[in-house]
Amino acid sequence: MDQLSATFAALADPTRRAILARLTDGPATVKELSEPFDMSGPAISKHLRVLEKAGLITRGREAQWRPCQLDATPLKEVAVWAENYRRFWDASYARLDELLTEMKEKDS
Amino acid sequence: MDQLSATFAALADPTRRAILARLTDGPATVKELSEPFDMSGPAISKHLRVLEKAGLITRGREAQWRPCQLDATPLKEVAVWAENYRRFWDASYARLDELLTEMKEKDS
DNA sequence: CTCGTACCTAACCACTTGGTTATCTAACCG
DNA sequence: CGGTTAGATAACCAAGTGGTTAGGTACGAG
Repeated sequence: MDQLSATFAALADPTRRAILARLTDGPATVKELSEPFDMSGPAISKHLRVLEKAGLITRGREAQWRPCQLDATPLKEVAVWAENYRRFWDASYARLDELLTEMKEKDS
Repeated sequence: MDQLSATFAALADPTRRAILARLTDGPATVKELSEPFDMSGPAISKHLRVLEKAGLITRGREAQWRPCQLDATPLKEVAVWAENYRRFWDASYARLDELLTEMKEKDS
């Protein structure tokens, strides 16, 4: 699977996005990350593995803890991709597009 | 499923992103959209249904054709979400973060 | 009316996903 | 040593996904 697809797939889950949001406050252990969720440990472990495979987090070792840290690099690609569609969601750009189409039709 | 999750899920497939890219050139029929792919008609129909449910395309009726049109509105939410992480992928901001953390530690 | 085209639905398949419980390892703490 | 805590792994399950083929509907053309 390509990087962008893996990133989008990882982000398509509210739990995983919440985990990323939590990690913007700094590294955290698996236990800390699982606190806010009514979910078993293994479920969180699976989410973390998805995030890790997508390159969105990195994990260290510190005694019996496996601290997680945010790595937002793949999100840059997401932002760039989305920005390419900006002119299609911005209403004024849409109207400009219509105008340009009209003008082009009159020209030809 | 919430809007953002639905949007990310819809974007987590290269075929669907390619369809969106094609639609930036203007509306197209299902047949036209399926041309570039070595895939059966129903497979494309399913992808289009996912995109439609995510609000990324709208569909009309014109005789026996069902023209598809891009609706990039949900992508605005994606862009905004990703932008919130900009400071975490930008190296200079990351270094600034480190500095601020150091300063905070020395203060306390 | 008949034929071909565009498209959809239904049924099916293999695989993935998001969750569970039970069990295991690894590390600290007494 | 034994007990507790952090975490991973394994096996399982229900539901979803991405594809297929077969068959159905709606429309325009001859």
